[in-house]
Amino acid sequence: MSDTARPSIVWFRHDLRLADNPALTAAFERESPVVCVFIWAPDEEGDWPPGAASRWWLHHSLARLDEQLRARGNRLLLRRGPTMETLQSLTTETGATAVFWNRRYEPAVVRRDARVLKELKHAGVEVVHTNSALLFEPWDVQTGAGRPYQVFTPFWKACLAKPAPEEPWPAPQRLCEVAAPPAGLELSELHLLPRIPWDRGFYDVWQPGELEAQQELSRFVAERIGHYPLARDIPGEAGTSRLSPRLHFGELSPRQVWWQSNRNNPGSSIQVPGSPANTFLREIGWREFAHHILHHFPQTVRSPLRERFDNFPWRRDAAALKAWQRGQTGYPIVDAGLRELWATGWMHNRVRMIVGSFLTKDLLISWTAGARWFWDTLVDADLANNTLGWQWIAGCGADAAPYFRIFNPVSQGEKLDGDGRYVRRWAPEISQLPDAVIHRPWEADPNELQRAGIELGRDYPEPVVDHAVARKQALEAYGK
DNA sequence: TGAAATGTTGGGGCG
DNA sequence: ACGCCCCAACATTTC
Repeated sequence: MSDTARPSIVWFRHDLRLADNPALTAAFERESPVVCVFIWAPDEEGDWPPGAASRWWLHHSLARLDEQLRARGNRLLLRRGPTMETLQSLTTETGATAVFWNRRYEPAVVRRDARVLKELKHAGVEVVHTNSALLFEPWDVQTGAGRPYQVFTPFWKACLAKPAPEEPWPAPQRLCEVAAPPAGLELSELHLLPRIPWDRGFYDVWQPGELEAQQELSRFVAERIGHYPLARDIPGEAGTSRLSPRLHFGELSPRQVWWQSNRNNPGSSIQVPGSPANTFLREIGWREFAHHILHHFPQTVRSPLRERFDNFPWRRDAAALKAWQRGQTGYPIVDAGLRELWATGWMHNRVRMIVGSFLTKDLLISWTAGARWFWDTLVDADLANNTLGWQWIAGCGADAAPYFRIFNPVSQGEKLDGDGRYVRRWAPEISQLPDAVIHRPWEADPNELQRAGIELGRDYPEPVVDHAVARKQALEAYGK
């Protein structure tokens, strides 16, 4: 067997797609058979093994990837970790001489990958790792002084000053398989799906998979991106792209998003400030920024970037935390958001800010508790985005909201959900209340409550805290 | 990608 | 006609 005919291994991770997948393409350009493998090794991800909602998504996305590969004459091999032994065993079983993968940026995974790379090379196996997840690598963007950025706007400006990202690559045409594919596990043997069927609502909302992701992106760009700058702030409308889980699992690449957003909107390219494409891709920019921060300040997954917050007197209030998690705070916009999260594994971004502000500033509970809850319940749970978002809203992170920026859940509700559509959908027990009090049921008069069939404290909670009081306490605590 | 407190302005009611 | 007050509307400051 000549060396070029020796198979390659493509190790799939957060790049569950065939198109614009540099590791996959590089492997197939060797014109030798390829073994595609996914290795389930959650305990190698440090404190952040995939949460329950992420595992749900992963299960279905792996199934779709396997279908895609089979349609092209290959298949997805499933194995359980440890990763190192698994890859070494696979090279032995198949005679593979090279392993390809796309890079990840989570600190524990980076350390693990470095060990894998070293061991494989030591064993004489070639390793090729490529970028598939970011427009700009964290180490390729730096301030004039050669330091990492800590403020978003100059960071993104520096990114946009660089050459545009390459156009996305098509999926490889031929996906030649090895003659005797090694044995793998059944998908069900990874036990990714929940034992208690809390995921029923997910199936109505999500169809994981690369082709579905591309359809969603195309539809968003064709039909909704033009309304994005205004519609994105209205949680009762489908104004956002909802592509976050696609990007997290790599069903889509940011390059595909970038090019499609620009190409189909020639009059509103990213170069035009305030244009729809510009406004939308700025959010992709925040994703880039989150990875930039995670790479340069990996300690932020557990401690605040701003060290003065290290000793902040967060409250430990299990009952209040539970009320927040369950969507039982008595503030409709907060409860609606947390219930949307529980029911669908996702929450509108604007509402994430409101519930985050409420947890960290009204309840004075640590952002880490919120980050943990989101980690377990979001289908788009992403260590970079989750960490940045929570530190941002708590005021202790990069380019963070100042500590005195405290969202008023009533005025935010009335401003963004004036007709109560969002709140009524996710908190149906108060849906009969008139618009005037839908965001403040405790101010409804007894007649209104009776007509709506509500007794406060029985059918819907009294507010767990008085926002005005809580705000003053937060300002005092943060002031120190 | 706030909200509340405080300050300023100007129209209108009224003696 | 004039000055005074009230207060809504808007602007600025503060947290």
